[in-house]
Amino acid sequence: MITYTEQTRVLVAVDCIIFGFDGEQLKILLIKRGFEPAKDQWSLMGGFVQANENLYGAAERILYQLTGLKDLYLEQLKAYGNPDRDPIERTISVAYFALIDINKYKTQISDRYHAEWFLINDAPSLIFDHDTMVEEAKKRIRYKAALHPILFELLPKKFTIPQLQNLYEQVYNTKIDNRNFIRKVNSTDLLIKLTEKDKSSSKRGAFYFTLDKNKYKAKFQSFLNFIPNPEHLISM
Amino acid sequence: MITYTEQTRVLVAVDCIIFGFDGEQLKILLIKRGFEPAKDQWSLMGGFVQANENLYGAAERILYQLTGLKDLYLEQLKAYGNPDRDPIERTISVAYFALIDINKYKTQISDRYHAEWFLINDAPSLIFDHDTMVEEAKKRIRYKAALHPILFELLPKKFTIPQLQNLYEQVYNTKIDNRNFIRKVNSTDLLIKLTEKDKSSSKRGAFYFTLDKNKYKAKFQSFLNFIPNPEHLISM
DNA sequence: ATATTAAACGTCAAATCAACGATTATTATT
DNA sequence: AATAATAATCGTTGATTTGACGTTTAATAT
Repeated sequence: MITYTEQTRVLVAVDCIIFGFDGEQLKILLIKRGFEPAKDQWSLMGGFVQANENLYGAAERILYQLTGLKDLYLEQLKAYGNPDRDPIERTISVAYFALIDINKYKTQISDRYHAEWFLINDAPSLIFDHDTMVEEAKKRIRYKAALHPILFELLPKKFTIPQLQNLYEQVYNTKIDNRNFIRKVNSTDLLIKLTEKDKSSSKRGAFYFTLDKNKYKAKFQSFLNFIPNPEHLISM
Repeated sequence: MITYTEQTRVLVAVDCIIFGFDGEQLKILLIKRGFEPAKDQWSLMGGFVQANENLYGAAERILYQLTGLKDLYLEQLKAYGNPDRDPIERTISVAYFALIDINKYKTQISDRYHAEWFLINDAPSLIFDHDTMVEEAKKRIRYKAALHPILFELLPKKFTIPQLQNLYEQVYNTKIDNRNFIRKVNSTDLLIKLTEKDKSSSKRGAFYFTLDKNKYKAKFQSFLNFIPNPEHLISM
């Protein structure tokens, strides 16, 4: 029987960068660690990969434990493996980022983790190399969202154009001309207008839209251009 | 003292997808495994991550062992972690892809690995999940090269425009209008024309160019458009 | 009636694009 | 000296896209 006996085995973990949007603000979900090392410090939600799971499955499980949600947008960011990134014992971490609609999120479930949503630009510093992970995840989202419609994953089933524009403005930290934005959004043919309106933020009310799932899948690979000159912003 | 005693430790490996261009053809470097499991089958070059290295360092080392080359373009592709991807024992593999100029590569060094360059479209099937890795690496390169000038990493220090165009045509498996291509390449201002010519493939001879390293770095993030309508090709 | 936000419609000039035609340059071969 | 072959430049075309900006209409809470 063949074995790899002479090699060192290490721990493998998955950490999740969880982005959420509540219709107004872009946020990130962090937990306060209830155990050593780095007890009581802020951290990404993570966990060790179990014997029977693959990496994506581990990320799904960890995400479900914290949010109670399944079938989220979840994408591998990168593997991190500096020898000393975990002070206790060498641990390779595979980072995943998730995009979720905060309204779907049930607060109760996460109480045991002391989880909290932070504004994306106002989050505390994190343990280990988690700050790096968050930074790289933000970059990845900016990059990808300039070309593909991933930001829809952050929105509720029903959403308004002003909400969508607000989301893009926050992700790119820029102002977008509303008339051009609407024209571009309409030209993608990705949205279905509902009869219902959201009157919470204006007197007239803004029509709700839903995403046309089929067209979304079909057009996912086509490059979008909601952001004027994204190449000027990409390295922000 | 705190420990993570109850967790399972696993092997962590790095596998390298090595792309090379010899001025005419796009190729991939594979090794014939000289050891079990899967002895004598074709495989990517890989190795276990050592105690003192980070992941990138492990990839550099493995690449150096096989090619004798350092300071190559090397980028993490993805971590692969299906529980049964290695039949002997669970092994997480972090895949990296490298872009190299085949002319720099010294054959002798790799003899002990029975390494061989294969045409990108004519490679044998590989062990474990290595075929998947190669496929995903090809996709990544197509995606990235449509936006950033990474394909220059495959070219010799001195190269000609016909070589460059040939490379793009192979990566995207398409024909490109030469007049428009030249115009686009010139407009990037990335190339420096030499006085010397390459007369190996024509009577007139084609001027050699070198890459302006500074401008290359400065403009790396700007989106290129050497390929007409890349979004139509991206899913190939 | 008024204020306020939503959103549709239009305009305009500048830039970019792919497709294509034509020409010139260089040199090995005949 | 003519020919063939590849390299490279220059130009044109019309179509499309772009960002910036102006105007108007719609709906409704106050």
